[in-house]
Amino acid sequence: MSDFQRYKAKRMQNHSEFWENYEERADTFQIGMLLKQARKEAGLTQEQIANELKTTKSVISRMENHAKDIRLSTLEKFAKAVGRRIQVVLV
Amino acid sequence: MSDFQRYKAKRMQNHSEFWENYEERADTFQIGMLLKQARKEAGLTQEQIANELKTTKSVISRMENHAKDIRLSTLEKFAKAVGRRIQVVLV
DNA sequence: ACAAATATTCGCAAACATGCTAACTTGGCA
DNA sequence: TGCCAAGTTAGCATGTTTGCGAATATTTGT
Repeated sequence: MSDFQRYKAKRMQNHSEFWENYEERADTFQIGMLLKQARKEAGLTQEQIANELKTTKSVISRMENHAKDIRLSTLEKFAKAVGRRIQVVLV
Repeated sequence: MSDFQRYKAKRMQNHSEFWENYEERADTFQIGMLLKQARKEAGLTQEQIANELKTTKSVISRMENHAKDIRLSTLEKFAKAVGRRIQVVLV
């Protein structure tokens, strides 16, 4: 079972409405996954990132989960904290 | 002379302060250029895009020029209007 | 040089992400 | 089971983008 499937299954339990307009929010949603994955790969906890960005872990959690929308500067900050850079492309 | 050089030269005339912390804002800055270029390639005017997005041309102009910071959803809308899609990568 | 089309800028209102605290839940481990 | 670290969520304050109209500037074509 992939990480994604596991994640989806779990969400389904208590938040079936989460998937209602999933398609439309797919990109946005994936950003959160992207961030979480990048953080895990960097071997950091949300709190560590929070400290580095001089904020709190709740902020980081929201970025990874409920970031309906997010600012470019916010993305850049996060990327910096996990030792990466953001790159935006028009495909 | 490249588009960029032309652009820079023009900005320099009246807005030398524009380049003061250029380095820090480089990514942000390039986004605007990216959008404008994509629009040109699509052969559209700012007003046409504005109509499609049900907004006004001043909004579009600001995106291309003064977008210090911008929301992902805003980028997505613009991309859609020029027949493209946004892709965010963590490099 | 002129007119028309296109683009830029400004000031304001509204919508929205961000930041914080505090309470709650989950996960792993002894 | 029970503890502790890690993560999630809600509510509220705050700052900033977004959206708009109108005035101004620039570009393009003739």
